[in-house]
Amino acid sequence: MESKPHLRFAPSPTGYLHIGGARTALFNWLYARRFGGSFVLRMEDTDRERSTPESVRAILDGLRWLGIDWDEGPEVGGPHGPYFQSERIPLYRETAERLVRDGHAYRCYCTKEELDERRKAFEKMGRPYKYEGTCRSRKDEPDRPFVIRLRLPDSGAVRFDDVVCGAIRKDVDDLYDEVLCRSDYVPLYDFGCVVDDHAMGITLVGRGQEHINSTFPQLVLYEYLGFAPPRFAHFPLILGPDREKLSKRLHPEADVMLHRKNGVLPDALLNFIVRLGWSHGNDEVISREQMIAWFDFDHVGTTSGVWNPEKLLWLNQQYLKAARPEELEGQFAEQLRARGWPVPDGGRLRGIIRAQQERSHTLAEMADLSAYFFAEPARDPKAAEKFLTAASRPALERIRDGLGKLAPFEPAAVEALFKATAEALGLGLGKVAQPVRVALTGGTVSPPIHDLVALLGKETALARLDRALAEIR
RNA sequence: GGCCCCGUCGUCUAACGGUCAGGACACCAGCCUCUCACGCUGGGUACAUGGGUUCGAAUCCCGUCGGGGUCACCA
Repeated sequence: MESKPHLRFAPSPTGYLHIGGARTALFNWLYARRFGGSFVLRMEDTDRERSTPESVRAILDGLRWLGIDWDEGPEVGGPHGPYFQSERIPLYRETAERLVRDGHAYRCYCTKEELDERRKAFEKMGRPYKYEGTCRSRKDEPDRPFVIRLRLPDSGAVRFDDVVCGAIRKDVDDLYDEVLCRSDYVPLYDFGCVVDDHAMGITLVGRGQEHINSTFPQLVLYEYLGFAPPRFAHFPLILGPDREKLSKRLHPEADVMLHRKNGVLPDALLNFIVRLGWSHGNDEVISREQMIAWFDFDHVGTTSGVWNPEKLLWLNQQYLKAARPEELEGQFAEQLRARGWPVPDGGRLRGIIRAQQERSHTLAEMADLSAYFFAEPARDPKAAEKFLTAASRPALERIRDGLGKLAPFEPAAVEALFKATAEALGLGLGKVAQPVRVALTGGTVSPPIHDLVALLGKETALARLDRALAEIR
């Protein structure tokens, strides 16, 4: 390929950014970044009922959160604007009229009601309905609303070589004279797509496999218009855990921003998504830089992939584990605020993160595991029954006294105290640490005992030990 | 139903005519160990199916079965 590739992501702003859209954007973006091309963002907002400014906002926010930037599009402009189809009507009008003039399209005055009736009649007979071409040779031009329809060739086939799927073909007989645009020249998908992809200099259209079938009429349009068609790459679909196509209605996890709320890191989500349909040998944990260095449509598969929440969680844990605590502060603080807990100062906040980051799958889990740092813990009765016993009283008392005198109140000193105590009592460290852990956290699970104690602070640690001691008869 | 695409462990996938079919998640066992987790070691599980082509097929061809997509004045 001589010239730089130009790719795009063209969502319709009818809701939040969903996972399928995010992956389509990611693949196109990666390809553009890898090969030094450009990445265009275009809003296909021609469905007036469903398109909303809030959705535009949500999509932009979602892409930015993921770190997918665009060279041209909303809020950044560019030489091919405007980037909202609703603002490009004159171009569609001019193009549609040219097609009519050239005999490649025609005005159709059939009403929606008439068409619906015909469709129903066909369905009743158990036959598939295709527009019959009623207005194909119509000469009069009644003063009525119309649509402009594509005039298909009488015969032949449309074929193309898909970058990921290979050779695909379809007979013109299996197509129909579809609607290009309405009376007000607001385009439908195929028409707007072709006009804009050409006008915006798109050389490679990457989209989900659900669009394979719309490629055929689009190719007819390229031909009629005398435009050189771009190359097409159709990506495999993403299915929900129930093997249905991932959809907003059926699958809450289709919402990109839900994962943010759950405390998933954008890089982890990107990593998970990029591996759905693409691979690079045996690599699993793949950084943003590596994705850009390695991504290629050659290694995009053809089979639909199923959403696997466990693997996302595992990946997120890998990223959590590898992150510097300061990188997690912001998103972790969001979790604390969501629970109505005070956000500690930076040092303590980072300390908690450091203590929990390798034992959390998400920042939400990290917050939940850290509850006892922020509020008086509820005591797990089973844990109390097993560890807060008369037998553990000597250990608890010695630790309580030792802690009371401890200075500085730091992990190394705490650890030394625990070791000395265990030795003095002739016990294993576990016999000392576990009762203390239950006294301090209410349960049997926490970071290492010395980190836990130091992070809790002397005052809180002593208070909780006193309370536990008081409860042991 | 017509048309289009697809079919390797439960899941994501590697393999681009010759491998004991590899890796990862999950699962099981063990090690490490103050708990949990991390980490490490080991384990089981897959080429949908029937026919070809070939010295040789998960890889190529055809049928069957199965899955998905699409059939709007949505995108």
